[in-house]
Amino acid sequence: MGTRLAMVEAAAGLLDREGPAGVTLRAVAKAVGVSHNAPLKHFRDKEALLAAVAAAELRKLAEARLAVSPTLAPLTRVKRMLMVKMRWALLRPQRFKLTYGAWSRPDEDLSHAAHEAREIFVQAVANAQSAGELPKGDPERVASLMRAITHGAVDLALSGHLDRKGKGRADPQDLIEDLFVLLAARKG
Amino acid sequence: MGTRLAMVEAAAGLLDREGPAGVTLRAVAKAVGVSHNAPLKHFRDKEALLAAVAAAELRKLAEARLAVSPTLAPLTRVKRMLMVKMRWALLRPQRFKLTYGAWSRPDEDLSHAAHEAREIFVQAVANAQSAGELPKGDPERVASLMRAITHGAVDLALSGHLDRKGKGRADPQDLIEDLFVLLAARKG
DNA sequence: ACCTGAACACCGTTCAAGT
DNA sequence: ACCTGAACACCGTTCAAGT
Repeated sequence: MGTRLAMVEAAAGLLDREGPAGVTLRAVAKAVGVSHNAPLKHFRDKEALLAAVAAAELRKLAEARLAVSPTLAPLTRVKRMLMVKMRWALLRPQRFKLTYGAWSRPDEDLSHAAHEAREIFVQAVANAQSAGELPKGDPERVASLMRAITHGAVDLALSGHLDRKGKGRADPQDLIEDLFVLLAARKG
Repeated sequence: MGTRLAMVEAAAGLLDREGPAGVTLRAVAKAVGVSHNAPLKHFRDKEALLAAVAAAELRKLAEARLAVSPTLAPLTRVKRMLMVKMRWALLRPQRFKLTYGAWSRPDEDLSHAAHEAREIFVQAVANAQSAGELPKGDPERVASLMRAITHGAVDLALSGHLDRKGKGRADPQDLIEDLFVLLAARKG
C-alpha cells in the first residue's frame, strides 16, 4: 500500500479514536509496524505528517463537492456543498479541528488542497448568482460569508458553545438555513 | 500576588509568545520561580491550568462587553460587542484558539464564564429586537447566527483560509457588516 | 531508497519528604 | 497549606549504521 500512505491513514485513525494527544509518531510507527523513527524518513517532522492528513481531508472534501450533481438547481448545489463540509466536520470533529488548526509554517499540498476546495465552492456561488438565485456582488465575498457561518457554527457546536437544548435551539444546519432565508430576501 | 494567579498569567504570556507548544508546566514553573512540579499543587493537571487561562479570558470578554456604553443605540451596542470579541481574537489569536479549543472534560469556571459572556450578548440582541432594530424571533438564535459569523470569520482568517488579498477581499469585519446589511433588510 | 537501535533533551505526572 | 527533588514512562528528533 505504500508505507507513507499507511502512516497518513494510521495517523487519521489515531486522531479519531484518541484525539490529538494520541497521535504520536511512535504510535503511528507501531500501527504501521515499523520502528519508532521510521515516520521521519517520510515526513520531515510530526507537523508534516499532520499536514498530510489535513491535505488528504481537503482533497476528499473537494471531491465530494465535485460529486454534487450539476443538474441540481444552482442554489441547491451551493447548499449541498455547505452540507458536505458541515457533515464532515460533525462526523470527524478531530480531523476538522486539525485541518483548520494552527500550522507553524505553510504547507504546499495543504494550501493547494484548500484552494481547490474553496474554488469549487466559489464557482457554485457564482453560478447561483448568474441564475439570479443569490444577491449579486463579488462571489468570493458571498462565498466567504457562507463559509464563515458554516465554519463558525460547526466550531461553536463542537466546543459546546452553541447550547442546542432549550428554546435557543440552533444547530449548525439551522444557522445555515437562517442565512439563506436572509439571502433569499435580497436575491436578484 | 498569589502563586496561582502568577501561574495563569505566566501561562498566558508563554502562549502568546511561543504558541501552545511553549506552554509547559515546567516553563510556567520556571517563569514563576518555583520547582517544576509546583503547578500541580494548584491545578490537578495541565489542562486545568489551561482552562483557568481560558476562563480568565472569557471573564475579561464579559467585562469588556458590559463596558459597552448602554446609552448607545441598541443595534450599535450589539455590533460593538461583536467587535470586542473580534478584536480580542485577532489581537490574541492563541488565547482565542485555546479558549474555543477542545477540552477533554467540562470545567466549571470555564463553562460559567462562557455562559456569562453569552448572556450579556443575547440580552443586547433582545434589546435591539425590542427596539425594532433587528428582525423578531428567538434572540438566542439571532445571537447564535451573529456569533457563528464572527467566530467563523475570525477562525478562517487566523488559519489563512480567508484570502484577504485580491478582489475577494473579506476580512472578518467586512463579513460581519455583510450580515448586518442582510438583517437590516428584514428588520421590524 | 528505506529502515533500525541507541541516544538526547524534554515533557506530564507521581511520590515521599520537607517547612 | 505549600513546596521540593528524585523518579517514571513517554515524547520528538538526531545520528551512525545496516540492507
